[in-house]
Amino acid sequence: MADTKQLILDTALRLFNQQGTGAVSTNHIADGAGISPGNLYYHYRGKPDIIRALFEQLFAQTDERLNLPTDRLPMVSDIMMLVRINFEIMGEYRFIYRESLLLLRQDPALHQRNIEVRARGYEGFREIITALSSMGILVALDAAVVVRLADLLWLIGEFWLSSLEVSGQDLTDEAMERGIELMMQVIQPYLTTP
Amino acid sequence: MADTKQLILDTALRLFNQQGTGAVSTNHIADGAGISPGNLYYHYRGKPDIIRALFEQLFAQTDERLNLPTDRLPMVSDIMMLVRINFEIMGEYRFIYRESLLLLRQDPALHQRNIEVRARGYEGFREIITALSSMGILVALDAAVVVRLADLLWLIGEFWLSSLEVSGQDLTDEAMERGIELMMQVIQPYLTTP
DNA sequence: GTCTATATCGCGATAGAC
DNA sequence: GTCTATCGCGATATAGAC
Repeated sequence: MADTKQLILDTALRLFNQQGTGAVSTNHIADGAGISPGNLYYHYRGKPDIIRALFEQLFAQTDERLNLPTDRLPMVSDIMMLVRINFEIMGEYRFIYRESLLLLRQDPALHQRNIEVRARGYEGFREIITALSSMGILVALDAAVVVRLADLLWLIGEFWLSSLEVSGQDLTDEAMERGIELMMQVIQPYLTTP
Repeated sequence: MADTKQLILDTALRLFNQQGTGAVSTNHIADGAGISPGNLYYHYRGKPDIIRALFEQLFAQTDERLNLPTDRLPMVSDIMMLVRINFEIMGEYRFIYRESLLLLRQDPALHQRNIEVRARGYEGFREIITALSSMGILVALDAAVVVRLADLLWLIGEFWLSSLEVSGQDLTDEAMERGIELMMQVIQPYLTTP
């Protein structure tokens, strides 16, 4: 194989998304990738190592695909587009969002790393909301209110798909748009041009 | 023991909350309860059976402890009190909220049951919000807006604690109050007496 | 109801040939 | 890099004595 290391990751991601990390053993992954268990252990120390690698792949994808236009100032519609792309990425790495609380508890170092990456993302996001307010797209707001709005939008972005799954709804485009509508509902009272 | 069946549940709940369902075997539970593995299997078919029983216990607790005053009309502060109690219950059954998406995927019958119970709870909640609007505590609103507000409050109630954990914050009373503040932020623009 | 003993299974992990 | 073979371990589950 050209790149066994990546093949293992791709296979693991597919199986984890389908069956959850608990139900998928290193043997299953090797089997699904068409390689021997020994070979898998040559490339990775074990399942936790593979999970860490998938987290890193998710971080990299997020950095790569989640960007605002640089040639002009951001608008509300730009943010909603970011959220759509984020929903897409979350779908590709579904197992991470399904099991995050569990996976992070089992791996303190990964938890720490995740907190840092997440904090950077959140900071950037909050700055965008602040910018919208100072640009006059949102009415002038207390700093405290801006933070609460950012927190709300962030929470929706992070857990809307989970909410759909728990309530037994499919992750259709329409369902994702309802998440976007909830976000719009949050900021609608503060828009200068409704 | 007076009631071995309940003792097993109590022990399992404690261990699941501490270590997660994956890390806790039936042997561990039996050990923690001070009984033999064989005895555990006399009372339950296995770990999935115990998990189902804990879900049912959670449903019962929720029914029992989550009630509005019947001697007068509900106010906004009543709802916030409901949310506080709900956070408390969620703390007691923490493993369910940490692993819900995973546990429900592994047990379709339980998933179905959870969807039904949850739907009933959500319906009741939505009616309360509708009532607040028709009582004039919230300004008169489109039905669609009422639904979105209910969805938002429900989402916050369900995932605020998870959000805290993912971002590495402790589940203190102060942190929970910040969740309540987010809810207030959502309805604040629609309050008739701010 | 509760125990002890045990059967079966599959996972994680490594050694050593190629 | 990749494979085959294999060991040790612990988990689930049951049988049978008390």
